[in-house]
Amino acid sequence: MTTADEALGPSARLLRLFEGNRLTPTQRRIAHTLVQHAADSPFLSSVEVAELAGVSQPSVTRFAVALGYDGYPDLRKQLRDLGLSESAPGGPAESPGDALRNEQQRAVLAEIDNLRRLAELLADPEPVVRAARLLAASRPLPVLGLRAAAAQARGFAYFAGKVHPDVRLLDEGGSMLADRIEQAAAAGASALMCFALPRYPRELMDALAVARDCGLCVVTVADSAFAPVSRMSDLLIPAAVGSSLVFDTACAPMMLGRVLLQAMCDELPDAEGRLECFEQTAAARGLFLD
Amino acid sequence: MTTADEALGPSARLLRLFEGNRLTPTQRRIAHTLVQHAADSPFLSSVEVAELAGVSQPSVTRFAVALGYDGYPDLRKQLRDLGLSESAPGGPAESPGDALRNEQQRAVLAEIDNLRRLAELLADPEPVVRAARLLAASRPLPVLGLRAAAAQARGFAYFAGKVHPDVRLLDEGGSMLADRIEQAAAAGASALMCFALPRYPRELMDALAVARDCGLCVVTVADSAFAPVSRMSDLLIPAAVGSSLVFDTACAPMMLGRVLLQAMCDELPDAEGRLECFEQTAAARGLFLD
DNA sequence: GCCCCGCTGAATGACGTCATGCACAGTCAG
DNA sequence: CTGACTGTGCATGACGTCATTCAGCGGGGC
Repeated sequence: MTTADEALGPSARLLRLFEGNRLTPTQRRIAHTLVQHAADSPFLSSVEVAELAGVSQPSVTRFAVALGYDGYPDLRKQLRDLGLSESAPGGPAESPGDALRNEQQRAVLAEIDNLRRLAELLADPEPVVRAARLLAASRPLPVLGLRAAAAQARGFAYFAGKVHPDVRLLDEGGSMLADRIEQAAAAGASALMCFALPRYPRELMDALAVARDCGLCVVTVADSAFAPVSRMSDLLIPAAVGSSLVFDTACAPMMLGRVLLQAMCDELPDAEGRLECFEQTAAARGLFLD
Repeated sequence: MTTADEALGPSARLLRLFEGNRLTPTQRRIAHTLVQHAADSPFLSSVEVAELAGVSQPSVTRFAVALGYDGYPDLRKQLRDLGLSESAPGGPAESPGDALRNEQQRAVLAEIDNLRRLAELLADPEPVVRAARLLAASRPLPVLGLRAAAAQARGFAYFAGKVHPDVRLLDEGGSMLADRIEQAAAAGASALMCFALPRYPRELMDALAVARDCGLCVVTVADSAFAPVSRMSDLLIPAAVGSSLVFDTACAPMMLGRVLLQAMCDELPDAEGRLECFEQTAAARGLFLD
């Protein structure tokens, strides 16, 4: 069952289950039959096994308990978990070798690694909670993301708006951007949510400078803790982007954004109520198909 | 089912079983559930499937007969013969520590499973290539995504614009939406890229109806092959969304979007030139920090 | 507004599966 | 030869699984 066993064939692994036990002749026949039909064994009922082995059904049950299982179904569960079912006898190589995979599959797998790192990072919930507290407390809550990151900001803002009373999406650059940041600050904003992905637009830095001048606390999701935006951020949480394809993939940043939203819900006392309220009006207006 | 399918992943093969059948919403949920639990599916009883899918047991039986099987056991036999049972590379078998993880980490891990399924699906590059060909050939190229999916559409459109000469982002509903679709068709568009995520807005369906009336070929990225938009789509590629958190996570759809873009680059002869050109002007304008 | 039809879930009954009790055969010791 | 013991199959009852029936519900057509 250890990794060493992985190399063994199905029937070999099956044998290990049985060896070392004193078995009656009938039980040996059953064991033999199971090994012969290793591929099918996880699907067979006790009567089917009995027929194949030429023994009675109770003998099969007794065989299972003799091996220490709670009963025949318990033994069969073990067979299932063994993952026999021998994939293709000639089985060339469905090995996890990356070489077999095409470029796109490799890109997806690379992105999985990014998510895995994010999961590790989340083992410590403290930064997320702190960020969520800051964001939840801000009225209004400006959400900033330019160019490639605009999509992230938009997604975040869309959902944030369902639980936060005043979300302002800032997803376009230009001279109006600074205006809008100042307006948000004037309206009472205390924090700003920023998505910063490569390639970092210069105007994003300018916008963050304005935000800090206005006294806003900048919470940033960036693809690296060492991104140039780090010195413009009060709190930065990293989430790597994938660059295996022509264009960057930002699964981890999106995921982190949702995690932040989740944490914000815990901080916003009326979040649940707002969600329910939205559900009602949505149903009333026939917004969704469902 | 043929030997060609051998290379496909379990869930991909499972999908082939179901596609092409008109299914009721409940039956789609069942199909969706079976795909999600592809590895366990050959072992599940009808009641277990029903519980996982959140439907009644008779609905599972009806689902089986609707697909042409003699009953649920007959369908399950088919699942067994398909030889799913995950020889999964990384295998979801890394779950024993799930209890130790916090809610957010579990959500990330669940999303990883979604990406893994996407990787499986990409073992067969044909649908992606076909979609990319359709999209690359369309001038202009309308990109549709409403509400939650608007962020996806925006991200796709942003990058698509770097290699395609005329991308039109349609990320807002309302009566103008139909106008814009018709205008795109009148301008020569032959295809439309659509992101359809739960909860499916009604106006998205209306928009797709307009698009088809205009003769546009609809390429859809949806969270399930059984999404309601499937019948409004000429080509649908599924990418699951995560629903472990308060708000859905759409890593796999985003990833699929980038994969489509990558494939489009191969179809657009001048893609490389456009990218280089953009780099030059970006450098000249000092757009990015780099 | 009404009816019809398709979809769905609760209840029901037939069937299969499994574990236990019991009887019988074989074996060995006294 | 007898008694005890082990191993086995048969019979039985509890339980789970599955297909059918029926009633309720909601949407589309007249």
